[in-house]
Amino acid sequence: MLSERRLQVLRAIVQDYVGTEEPVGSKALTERHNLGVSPATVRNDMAALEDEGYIAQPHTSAGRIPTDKGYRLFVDKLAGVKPMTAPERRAIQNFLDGAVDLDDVVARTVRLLAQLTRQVAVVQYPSLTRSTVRHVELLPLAPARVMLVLITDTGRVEQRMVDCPAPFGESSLADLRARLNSRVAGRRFTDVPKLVEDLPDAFEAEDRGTVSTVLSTLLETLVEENEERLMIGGTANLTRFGHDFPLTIRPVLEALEEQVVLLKLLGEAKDPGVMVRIGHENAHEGLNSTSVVSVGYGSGGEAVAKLGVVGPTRMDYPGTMGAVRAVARYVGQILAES
Amino acid sequence: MLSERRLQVLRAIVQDYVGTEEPVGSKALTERHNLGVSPATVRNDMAALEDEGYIAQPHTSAGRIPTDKGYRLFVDKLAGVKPMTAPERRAIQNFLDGAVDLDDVVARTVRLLAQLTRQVAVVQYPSLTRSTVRHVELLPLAPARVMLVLITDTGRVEQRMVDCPAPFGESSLADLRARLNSRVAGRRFTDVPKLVEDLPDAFEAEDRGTVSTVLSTLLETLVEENEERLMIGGTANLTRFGHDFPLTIRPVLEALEEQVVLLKLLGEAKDPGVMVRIGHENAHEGLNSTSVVSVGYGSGGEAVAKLGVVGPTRMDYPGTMGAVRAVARYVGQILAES
DNA sequence: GCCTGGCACTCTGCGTCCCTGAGTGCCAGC
DNA sequence: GCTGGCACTCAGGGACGCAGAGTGCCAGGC
Repeated sequence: MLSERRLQVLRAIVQDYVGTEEPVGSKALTERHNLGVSPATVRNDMAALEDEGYIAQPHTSAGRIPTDKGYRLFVDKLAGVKPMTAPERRAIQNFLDGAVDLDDVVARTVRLLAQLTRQVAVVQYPSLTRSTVRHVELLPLAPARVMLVLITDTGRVEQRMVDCPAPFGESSLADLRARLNSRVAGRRFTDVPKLVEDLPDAFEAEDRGTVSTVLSTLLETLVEENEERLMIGGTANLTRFGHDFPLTIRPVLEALEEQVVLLKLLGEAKDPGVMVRIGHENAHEGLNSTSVVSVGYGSGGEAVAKLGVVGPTRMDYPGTMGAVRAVARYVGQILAES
Repeated sequence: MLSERRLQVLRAIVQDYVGTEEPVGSKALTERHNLGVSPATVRNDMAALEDEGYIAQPHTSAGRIPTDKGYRLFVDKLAGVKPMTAPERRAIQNFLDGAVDLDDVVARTVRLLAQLTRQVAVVQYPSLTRSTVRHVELLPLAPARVMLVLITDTGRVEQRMVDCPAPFGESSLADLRARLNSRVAGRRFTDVPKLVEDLPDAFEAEDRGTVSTVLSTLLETLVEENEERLMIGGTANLTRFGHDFPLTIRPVLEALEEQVVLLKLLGEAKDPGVMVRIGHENAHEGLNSTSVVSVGYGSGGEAVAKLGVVGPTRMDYPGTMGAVRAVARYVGQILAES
C-alpha cells in the first residue's frame, strides 16, 4: 500500500514528465511542487515507487519516468478528467454546428479532436444497429423498379434498388410508403421486422409480391449495412512523438492503416465512461508505445459508435480525456438534432 | 549543350544515388558503370554538370547528388517508363478484380499502389461532373424544417437539413417537390442552376423565402457532391524517407491531410501521359522535397479522375511511372466493366 | 520511527582534439 | 581532350575529459 505522499510524488512525476518530456529528478520535484519534504525523502519514496514498478530510470544517474503501470495508477486514482473551459466548449459547438451532413460531421469531428488534443484522432461512423428509422422513401424509377431510401436518426442514408416481380402503380406505392412510415418511423431497427410482417395483408393480392420484395430489401438493408467505417486525421501530430520516433512512428502508422486494428481498439470502449488503454495494454504490438483514449458517443443515452485519439503514453491524460468526452458529447447532440 | 557522355554520367549518378541513398563520387561511378573513361574525366564532366545546375554536392569533399533539375532531365530525356512484368500485371488484375463496389475499388487501388511503389498512394474518386439528377425528395420533419434528399444517376445519395424562414405547408411542399423534379430530373448538375432560377416566382409571396432557401441548399449540395473525394494510403512508407526525415516528414503529412492540396496536385495531371512533378515544381511548400507521379484514369477514352503517388525526389522514376500507369489502366478497365 | 543534510559515486551529454578516408580541383603531360 | 598525380578540404568517428544532474546510503536530529 502506498502512502498518500508517495502517491503525490507519483502524480508530480507524471505531471512533470508529461510537461517537460525529460526524466524528472528528486530535486526538481521538490522545487516545483511543494511536497513539504526534502529531496532525500523524495528519493526514498522514488526508490519505493520503483520497487513497485510504477516508475523506472532510463539509466543510472538519470531521473525517473513513469511506467505503463504508473500511468495506469495516475489515471485511475490520481487524476480526474479535466473539463473543457466555456470558450473551448463554445468553439467545439460552433465548429460542429457548421456541418452539412454526416460525412461532414465525422470529418469535422476528426479535425477538431486532432487539433484539441494535438494527437491522432479516430472517429467511427455511427453504427446502424441501435439506430432508429427516421423515414423510408420509395421512388418509382420504372414501372417495375423502385428505389428504396432509408434515412436513420443518425443522419445516415442508405439506398437500394428493388426489382419488383410485377408493375406497381403510383398510388399503391404512395399507399405503401405511407403505411410503412407510419409503422416504422421512429422505431428501432431491431423492432422493424415484427412491425411490418403483416403489412402485405393490407394490399391486393396482385401487389403482395412486390410489397414483400420491398420489405425484404428493407430488412436486408437494416441488417446488412452495419459495415463499420471510420476516419482518421492528425497523423502529422505523430512527429511530436519523441526523439527516438523514427522507430516508434512506423509501426503506429502501419497500425493506423489497418481499419480492423483500429476498430478493435475502439471496440473495447465501454459505454458511459472514457476508456484509456496505456502502452502494453493495447493488444496490437505496434501500439505498445502509445495510449488510446476513447469513448462511445450517440444521440440518445446509448452509444452508436466510438471515437478517440491515439498518442504517446506520455500524454496529458486529464486534458485528453476531457477533450474526447466533450467532443463526444457535442457530436451526440448534433446527431440528435439533425 | 551537354555531350552524350555527360548525359550518361548524369544518368549513372541518378541511378546510383537512388539505389544507395548516398552521394556518389567519381571513382565509384567509373567502377560501377563502364563509361570507358577515367575518374578524372568524370570529375570534369561532373564539374560541368554542377555548373549547369543538374547536380550538387552536400558539402565540399562529398560526392554529388542530383538536383531537381537533374531529375527533370533524367525523367524527360534519359529514362523511359519501365513496363510491369507479366506476373506483376496479372497480380494487379487479380487484386482489383476482387472488388465489390466503388469504395472497394478505390480502397484496393490505394493499397495496391502503395505496395507496388512503396510510397504514399493517392486515388481520387471518379468525378461526378457529368452526373445527372435522378430525383429530389423533400421530407417535412417539423413545421419549419425540411430534409432535402438528392439522388444521382450514379446511385449516390446526399441529404441536407433545411431550416425554413417560415412554416411551410404539406401541400406547398408537395407542389415544390413536383415542380422541382419535373424541371431537374435527368438533367446534368451543371444545368440545374439555370433551370430553377425562376422557380420561386411560381409561389405565393409568403412561401418564396422558403423556396429560395431550399433551392440554394440544393445548389450547394450539387456543388459539394461535385467536389472530389479521395483516399490515401501507405503513409507508413514515409518512414523510409531518409535520415533527416523528422524535419521532412512533418510538412508532408500535413500536406496529405489537406484534401485541397492533394486535389490540386493531382489536378495538374494531363490526360494521356504520366505526369511527374519533381521537388520544387510542386506548388505546395511542404512537398518541396517530394515528387509526385500521377496520371488520369477512366473507363472510356475520357479520364474521370486521377491517381498517383507521393515519394521522395530520390525515387525510382521509371519503375514508379510504370506502376502508376499500369494500375491506372486496370482500374479504368474495372470501372468500364462494372 | 521518520525525516534530513551530507557525501561519495555513477552516469550521460557535450565539447575538444585528432585522424582517417573519400572526394575534389587543378595542372602538366601524353 | 583524356589521364595520372598531387595537394587540399571536410564529414565522421573514436578517445578524452569535464561538468552537472541524479542517485544511494548513512549518521544525526526531531
